[in-house]
Order: sequence, then structure tokens, then C-alpha cells
Amino acid sequence: MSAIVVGSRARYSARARLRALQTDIMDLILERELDSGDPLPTENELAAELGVGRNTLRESLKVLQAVGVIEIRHGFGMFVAPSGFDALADGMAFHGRLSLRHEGHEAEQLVDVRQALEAGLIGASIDAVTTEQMQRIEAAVMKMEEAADRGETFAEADAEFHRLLFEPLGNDLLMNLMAVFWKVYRKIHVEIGVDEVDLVHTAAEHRRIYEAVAAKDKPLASELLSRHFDGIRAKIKRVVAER
Amino acid sequence: MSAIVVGSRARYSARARLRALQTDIMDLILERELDSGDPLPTENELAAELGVGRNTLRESLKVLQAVGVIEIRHGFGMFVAPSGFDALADGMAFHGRLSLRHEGHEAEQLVDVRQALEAGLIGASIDAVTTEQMQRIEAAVMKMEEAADRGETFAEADAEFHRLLFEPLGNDLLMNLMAVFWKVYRKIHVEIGVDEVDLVHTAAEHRRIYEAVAAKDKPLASELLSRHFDGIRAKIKRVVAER
DNA sequence: GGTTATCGGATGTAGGACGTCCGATGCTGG
DNA sequence: CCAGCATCGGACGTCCTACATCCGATAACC
Repeated sequence: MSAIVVGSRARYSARARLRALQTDIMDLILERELDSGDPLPTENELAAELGVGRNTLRESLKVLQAVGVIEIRHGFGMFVAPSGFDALADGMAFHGRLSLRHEGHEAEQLVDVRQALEAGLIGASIDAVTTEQMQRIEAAVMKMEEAADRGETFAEADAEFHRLLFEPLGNDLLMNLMAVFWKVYRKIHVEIGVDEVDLVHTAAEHRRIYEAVAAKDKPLASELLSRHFDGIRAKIKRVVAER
Repeated sequence: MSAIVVGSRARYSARARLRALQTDIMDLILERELDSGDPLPTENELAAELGVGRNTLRESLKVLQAVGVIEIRHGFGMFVAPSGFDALADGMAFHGRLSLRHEGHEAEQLVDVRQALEAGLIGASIDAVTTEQMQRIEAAVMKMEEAADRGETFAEADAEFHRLLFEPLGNDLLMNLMAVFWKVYRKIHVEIGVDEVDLVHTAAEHRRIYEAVAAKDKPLASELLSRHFDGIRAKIKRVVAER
């Protein structure tokens, strides 16, 4: 059963062959109706079944693990991954940092996408948010304000704020994407400094956004979020110009 | 020079070690100020430098290639990859297909994200679009209409339409995210049939969106796009319910 | 001078050997 | 009878060797 086509992977370029191997593995998972958490065949079985050496197979498996398709547990086995695009953050962060040495275009693209996502979905999130969640959001705001007063940076609270803001939607994909964006932003953030004026200003921005959400004012919340990202974009431009 | 720390990769779990190896490679690129298109050391040199075997190194290199950090050319060498937010596609498309077998929640989440992106960014795209690009968009619309008249499906033209709609922004990340959606949607499309009513209706929807863009009416275009995705979401719900 | 042949280096693939980790089995002692 | 521990077996992790394949470049040839 599950007749895996082997011969099709014949005389393409090396990259295409590796890619074909990856899709073969994914197809195998789908054909056998495996689900998140289900175990995959062992490496040796897979290698025999797909007609490739264990080394070649492992290279594909590692890629699939990196893009969140499978999970590999040392000494136990391989499983269909629940979700999560962790490793992708590295690649995107890398290009973001690389682009800062030029025009910073790729870093800006990240901000553009995040801006559209957050500004576009805040309305739906306002509809779904509970009072308990609102309290946690305000707590994050207060943490940012306190840190700003002490002149300390507050990357954690900032991330927490944005995460909590869209948690009510229950959209795992969105949360994963935002986690990725945040990892990238943090890496970039390290390369540039932040002065105290920025800290207080940023904290105040988040306070206003929180108040708009609390008041269920969707257009205002969307507008404030959008402008928040305009500020981030301006900061990136400034950093690029300085070098 | 470029004293690469080897000892730090000592006694962690396997996954952490592989991840550390990847960041070591990326750090090496950044430390040596390599740029897009610059060559990396050979596999053997890197393996020796980082203190790992060639096989272990290759697994990391393949991952970095998959996430778009480096480019590997058989028989020639490895290079820092030129731009690129590719790679999200495979993992997300896989999980989208996986979820279709259940409630289709991830597929719906995908639509939610895309809705926010397209509705939120169409305004900026309207500002940037050229007349030449508008002509290509209309051509895609006509192709859809002609196919609908013949009772044929037009997934390609549909994808082309949305791609052209946001090409003016020059945002690679956005284009890749949209490509992901189409990979998933194409799979759905294949698994079910579409009736002719849907075809004509969908083609007409795209015609109206095109006209709104041509008239530079940003709010209308955003609204039409948003409703277009409402329809898609309903269709996915129907597909999931049928099984 | 242009074309072709060959060469060298780099990546691609395969297979084997051994290390490391983890869960499970079964033993031991209370 | 049960809890804790030791052992075992399977599966992934790493490394090495050997050879295949590919590509660019040099050199030979017409």
C-alpha cells in the first residue's frame, strides 16, 4: 500500500531532488492519514522505502523539522509536529539584519506585514476579548511604564502586550507569525540602541492603544496600532541612514 | 581571526546543538561581513573550523538553505543567499492540508490572515500600481471570465490576479505568504468540485475588485476584498462539513 | 580565434561503525 | 504487592570513507 513513487526522482538538479524527497515524505504522512503526534517510520525504514541513503534522508528530515512539519526526538523516534515555525525566525532575522547594512528594505517589509496584520485584526480581537484578558494586557502596559521610568528596556513586556492583544482570536497561525516577527525584531533591536526618550514614548503609545481597546473603539485602536508601526518603521530608517 | 567558539557547543540536547551550529554559521557570515552572493568556505573548511563532521555540518547547511540563508550550488560552492523570505511556504501549506482533515481550523486561520493582509495593504498597492500593471490585472480578470463562460476552473488566473494586485508593493515577504495560501487552496480545490455558479460569481467579484482599484477607490477595494474572503471562508466551512 | 576536451575542486549520495539517549522490561528489596 | 533501580534494546546523533556528479576553468586542438 501507499505506493510511493521512487522513479520520479530521477535526473533533476540536486536541489530539486532534495525538495522532491521532502514532498515525498509529506505525501507519505498525508497518504497514511497520520496526525499531529503520530509516529513516523524509523529512519532506516524510510530510507529503504524511499530508496535513498540514510544520510540523504536525514538532510531532508532536518529541513522538515526546521519548517515545523515533523518533530525528532533523540533515541525515541520521529513524529508529526503539532505546529510551530520556530526555525524560520532565524532565517528571517538573518535577512533582516543583513538588510540593515543596506537599505533595510527587508526589515521594512516585516514591519509592513505586521502592521497590516495587527491593524486589520484588532477589530475582531476587540469583539472576542474577555475582561480577564484585558487585565493581563493592562498589567503588561504597567510593566512597560515602570521599566521606562527606571530607564530600562522592556522587550519582554512589549512582546507580551502584542501577544495578549491577539490571543482572544484563537488563531494559532497568527500567533506563530507574530512570534516569528518578534524574534526577528528582537535580534534587530540588539544591533541598534534605544534612548530613554523612546522608552517613555513607546510605553505611552501602548497605554493609548490599551485604552482604545478597553473602550471598544475599533477604528481608533486600529489607527493607533498603525501609527505605532509607523514609528518603528521610522526608527529603522534612521538606523539605516546612520551607517 | 574570527575566533569561532567551539567549546560552547558541548553538552546540550541534540536539537539545541544543531541549532547552535546554524547560528554559528550565520554569525560567521555576519562577522566576516559577507554579503548576498559572497562565497562561503567549503564544507570541509567549515567542518574543520566549527569542529564538527561534514555530515552534521551538511544537515545544518541544508536547513539554512531551506530557510533561505544560503544558496548551495552543486560542484561549485555555497553562497550567501540573495534576499528571500521563501520557505515559510512548505511548513504552513503542510499544516493547512493536515487541518483540512479535521475541522479546517488552520485553513480558516490562513484565510483570516490573508484577509487582513490583502484588505489592509490594498490601499498602499493602489498608490503604487502602474498603468502597465493594471493592464495585466485586467487581463487576468478577462481570463477568469472566459474560463467561467466555458465552465472551466481558473485557479491559475485567480492566483495571478491576487499576485499582480500586490506586486506593486515590492514586498517579497507578502508575496511568499500569499503563495502559501495558494498552495493550500489548490489542494482543496482539487479535492472538491466547483459548480458553474461559483465560477461566474467569483469571476464577477474579481471584476468588481479590479474596477475599484482602477478607480483608486481604496475603501471600496478593501471592502470588496474583505467580502471576497468571507465567501472563501464559507466555502471552506462547507468542504469540511461535507466529510 | 573559437571550439572542444580534460582537469580539479566542490557538492551529492551511499554505507558502515559507533556513541548517546530514551522508554520499557524485568529484577530486586522493602 | 509495590516502588525503585538496573539492564536492555531500539532509534536517533555523529563521524568517516569512498565514490558519483556537477561545474567552471584551463589547456589542447582544429
